[in-house]
Amino acid sequence: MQMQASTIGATAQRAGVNVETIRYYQRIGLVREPVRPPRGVRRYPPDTVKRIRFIKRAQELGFSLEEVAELLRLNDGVHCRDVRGLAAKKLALVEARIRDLTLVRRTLKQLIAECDAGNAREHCPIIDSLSAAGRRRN
Amino acid sequence: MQMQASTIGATAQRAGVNVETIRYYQRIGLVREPVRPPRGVRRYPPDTVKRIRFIKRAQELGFSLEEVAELLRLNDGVHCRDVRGLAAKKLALVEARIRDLTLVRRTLKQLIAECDAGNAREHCPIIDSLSAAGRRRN
DNA sequence: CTAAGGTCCGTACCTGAGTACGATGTCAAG
DNA sequence: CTTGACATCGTACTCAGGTACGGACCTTAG
Repeated sequence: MQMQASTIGATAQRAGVNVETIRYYQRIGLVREPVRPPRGVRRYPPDTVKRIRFIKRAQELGFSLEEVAELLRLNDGVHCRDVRGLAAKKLALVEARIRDLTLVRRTLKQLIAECDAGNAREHCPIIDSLSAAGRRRN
Repeated sequence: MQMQASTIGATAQRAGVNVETIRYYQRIGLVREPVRPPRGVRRYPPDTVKRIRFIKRAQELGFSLEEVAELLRLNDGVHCRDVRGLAAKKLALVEARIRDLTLVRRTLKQLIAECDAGNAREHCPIIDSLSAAGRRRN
């Protein structure tokens, strides 16, 4: 027998969020609101927890809830066709972010290395490397 | 001869932001507010533009203004000593983000490949790969 | 059956990151 | 010296992403 559907409180706790957050996600359509039985409280299926954890993770990676909604549409993908383009767009976005962060990483590493070498300089190249690089794209 | 210090409007334009944004950055201490001469308007030195562009770039990479302020402190680094730890912390953060995004990238690529192969599946693994991975860290 | 604790719902509030506005002051071209 | 564009300032508003609150309703342990 599977794990039982649980109340909003238990679900929130297992997902590591506030009850109010689930209510908010329902309001904006990120999480389905189970029907409320005539004289009772709503019960949430177990994968609600997974869905919410996904949302939180994706946010940490810098996706807005708007974008997360798109990712979720991929997942709920009834229309794999329509959705391929979306995946590709998202992929480009992710790759760009990776490239940028890789640059930042290099800069930070250099900075630390120089600090370690006692080669304390007045001015670290972090701004220059980004404010210049940033002239392209976007 | 160097580029002259310019008004807030020109500076904003060259940095690609709104005048109000500069005023806001001043309010929160991200950009220095030049003294206003007794009966005149403020003049901004040319590197204000660079600083603002850096801020915008860093934001795109997912740093909050709070974090950007720290990065800028690195750059303005009078105290290279104190600041090494900060750089290391930031580096760890950046590396984690890169790892995560790399995972997302792989998932998206798979998804696209399967879509292309006509191997349209009901359910793409994107949620599973993240909601599970997310149990660690954070 | 009753009290404690959870759920429901609406509405209000909060923070971060700006944007908009209106009154006044300043500057520069004609 | 005036007119139009820009600057200054304070305050208010916006939007995303929640959080908090209060009263009514439900559930369950004792």
